[in-house]
Amino acid sequence: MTARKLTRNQQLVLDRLADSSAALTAYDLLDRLRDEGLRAPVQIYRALEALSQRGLVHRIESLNAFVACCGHEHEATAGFTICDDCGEVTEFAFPASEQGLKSVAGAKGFETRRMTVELHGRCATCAQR
Amino acid sequence: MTARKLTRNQQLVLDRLADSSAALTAYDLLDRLRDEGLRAPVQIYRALEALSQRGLVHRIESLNAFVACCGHEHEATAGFTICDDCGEVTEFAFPASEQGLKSVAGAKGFETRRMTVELHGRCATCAQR
DNA sequence: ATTCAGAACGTAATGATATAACGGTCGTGA
DNA sequence: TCACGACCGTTATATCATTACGTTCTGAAT
Repeated sequence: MTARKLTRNQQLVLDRLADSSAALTAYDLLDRLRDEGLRAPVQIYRALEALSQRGLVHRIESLNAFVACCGHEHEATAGFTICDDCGEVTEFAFPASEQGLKSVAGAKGFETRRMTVELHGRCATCAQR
Repeated sequence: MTARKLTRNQQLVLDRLADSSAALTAYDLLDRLRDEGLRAPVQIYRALEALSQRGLVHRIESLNAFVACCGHEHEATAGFTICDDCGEVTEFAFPASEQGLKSVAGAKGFETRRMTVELHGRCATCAQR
C-alpha cells in the first residue's frame, strides 16, 4: 500500500533521529546535516512532515522536538517518557489506560482523534546517580 | 501559606484567560491587553510564569498556548480535551488512568514528575453539526 | 518615618521555532 | 512529447520565547 522509498532528505533526517536517544529539534537536525548540503529549516520540516505521516517519527510537543518511532504496534497510541536530566526519550504503548482516557473524554461526547501523552521526570539510570 | 495577592499584570492575564473558552497564546494575550498599557511579550510571559507556579493557569503544549485552570482538585493530574474545530479546551482530572500511566513508566524505573495529557478531536457541539 | 531587600516592572534586543511563496528539477504514465 | 505530481532549494517572514539592564514598587525591620 504505502510503500514509496524514502527520499534522500527523509532518510538523512530519519537516520539522525534514530541515532539519538534524545529528541532533536528541527534546528538540531539542520546543524547535523549541513555537511550533507542541507541549508534551510524548511528542508528539515518537509522531511519531518513526510516521516510523520508514515508514522516513522513522532513530535514531542513539550519539547518542540522529534524522535524516531521505535516501530511496531501502530494499534495503540504512543506515550513518551522524557528524562529531564539526560534527555532520553522512550516510547511506550498504553493499552488499558487509553480506554480510561478516551472514555473520560467520550463521556462528554468528545471524539478523540489524537492523543498526546508525555511524562517528564527522571529515567532509571539518572535516578541511581 | 502561599497567599500573596496577584499583581495587576497577573490579574489582567488571568482574567483574559478565564474569559476565553479557547487557549490563548502569549501574543493573543498581549493583543488583548494593549489597551491596558502592556507592550512587550516578556510582560505576558512573566505573568504566565507566576500564575503557572500557583496552579492558576496551564500551558497547552500542543498549542503553545495557555488556559485558566478550572480550579479544584490539585490532587490528580489534569488532562485536556481540545476541539480542533472550535478551539474549545476543557480540563479533566483522571484518577485510575493516571495509575495506569505512572505504572507503565514506573515499571521501567522511571520517576514521573509531570504529565502532559492532551486529547485532540471534536467537541460534542461541533460533532453534531 | 526611614531604610533596605526582594519582587515586579518596562524597554529593547535577540534567540528559537515554524511556515509561506516562488520557481526549478525529475520521474512517470498518457 | 507532454502534462502531472512529488520533491527540491532559496529567500523571506511569521510566530513563540528569553536575556539583559536599569527602575519602581512594596513590605518588613529598624
